[in-house]
Amino acid sequence: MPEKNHKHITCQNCVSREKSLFDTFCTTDVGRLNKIKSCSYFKKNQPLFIEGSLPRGVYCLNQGKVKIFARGEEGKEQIIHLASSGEIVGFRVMFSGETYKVSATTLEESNICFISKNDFLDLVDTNPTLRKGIMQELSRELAERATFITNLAQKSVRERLASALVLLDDIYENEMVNLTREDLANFIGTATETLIRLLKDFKEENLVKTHARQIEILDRERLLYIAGA
Amino acid sequence: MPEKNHKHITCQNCVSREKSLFDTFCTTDVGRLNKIKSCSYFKKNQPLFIEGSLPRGVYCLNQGKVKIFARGEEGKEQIIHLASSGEIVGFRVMFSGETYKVSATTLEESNICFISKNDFLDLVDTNPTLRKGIMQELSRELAERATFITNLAQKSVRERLASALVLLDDIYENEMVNLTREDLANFIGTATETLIRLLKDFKEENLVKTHARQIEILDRERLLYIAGA
DNA sequence: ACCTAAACATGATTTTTATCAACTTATATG
DNA sequence: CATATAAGTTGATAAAAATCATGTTTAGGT
Repeated sequence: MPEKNHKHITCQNCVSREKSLFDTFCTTDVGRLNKIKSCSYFKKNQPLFIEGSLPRGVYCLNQGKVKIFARGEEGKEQIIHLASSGEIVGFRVMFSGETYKVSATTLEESNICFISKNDFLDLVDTNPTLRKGIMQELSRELAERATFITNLAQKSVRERLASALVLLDDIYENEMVNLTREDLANFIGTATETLIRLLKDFKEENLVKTHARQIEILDRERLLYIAGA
Repeated sequence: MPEKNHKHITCQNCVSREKSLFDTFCTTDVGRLNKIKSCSYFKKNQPLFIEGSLPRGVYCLNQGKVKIFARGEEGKEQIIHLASSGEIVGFRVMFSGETYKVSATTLEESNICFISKNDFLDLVDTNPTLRKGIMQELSRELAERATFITNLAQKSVRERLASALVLLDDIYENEMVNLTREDLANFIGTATETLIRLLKDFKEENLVKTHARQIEILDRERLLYIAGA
């Protein structure tokens, strides 16, 4: 958990960097990165950026979780991706002159570093390894979204919920899954009421246990099985 | 329409190249491209590559259309993208050492050029403009898939069908839309029977007209309106 | 031009999921 | 610590879409 308000992070000993696209940086580049980045404390439900606005740079998650979402015609959120520490958010749009096509908002209090567009593009231009990493990451996410689309089109809500809970179990590592029912519904693509009913079924089947908002995963194996079916 | 069997294409005067990622190539690079590429004739329903196999290079569509699809647990196809002339297919996976996560199959007889992985990566390494174009393209597709996900999750099948028909009207340019009902159903993410019934509704509302398999778009404006609602 | 398999179409029915309304429980803030 | 407000829950009902069965048409191969 992040400290009260602003906490300064040094790239040199940032554990989140080690699982990020900056993991292969040499000492010089890490030093450079440390100079150009700025750290900020974000409180819960604070937006990083909003669909339609112009990007100023990228966000590197040190601590915390961020939801990336689009809005449908009636303004309903569709969560496309959940980012956690080590992820760099908002770099896709750095390569075109376009506005954000999605929005990003923190799900909990977070420490997030910011790198301006110019500085980031300089890094990419001068570092072929980073460039390669970015291309790989873009490709990986494209494949991930193909699976997302297929699941949404072909799986039942029950199957998608099981699948999402396993994914969330990974994202929340040692903690319990802590999303509002609405966010969870907007992630699996269903109505909040439907989600709640299915979650109740899962509770009765001893697959999960709820502690108010928090969801404890009890039987990951069986959830995986349900997701697969 | 492509000629019977093999047709040799010269990159220098290829009109498809002009709307491709290779559009900004200088004379030297076009000559280079022309030397490294090989042309093939593909008949209808011929696979370019299959999910799980190892990529050997990229495919540049001169003439014809290709469906990119994933398969769900029960083997059902989910069409993720429809590619037409000028598109370069299969380059996402060039940057990782991974296998294809999707499959690609022609929808009609096509003329398609092939560039080997090494040759393609050389091009990318030595041409910063191409590199930038690829990154932009990857980002654009990522945004496109976010919209795809949102539509799938929030719109009714009727809305998605209207939306898909408008998109297909663009892809098929002057021709009529020519996809099997099953492919169309697998694109909008519904059962074939449901699609047929909705198409019937659209016919009765004078939005489209069918000529056996072919679909003629009569009222694009109204379809767009239905898609939006 | 024929013929056969695949594609298309329609009806009946069931299942899944959304919607609406009402009520209860948390949670954040003064 | 009270309390207002947002989040969560439940039930009844409607709507949307899938499934199954069966018949018809179309298109590709010889």
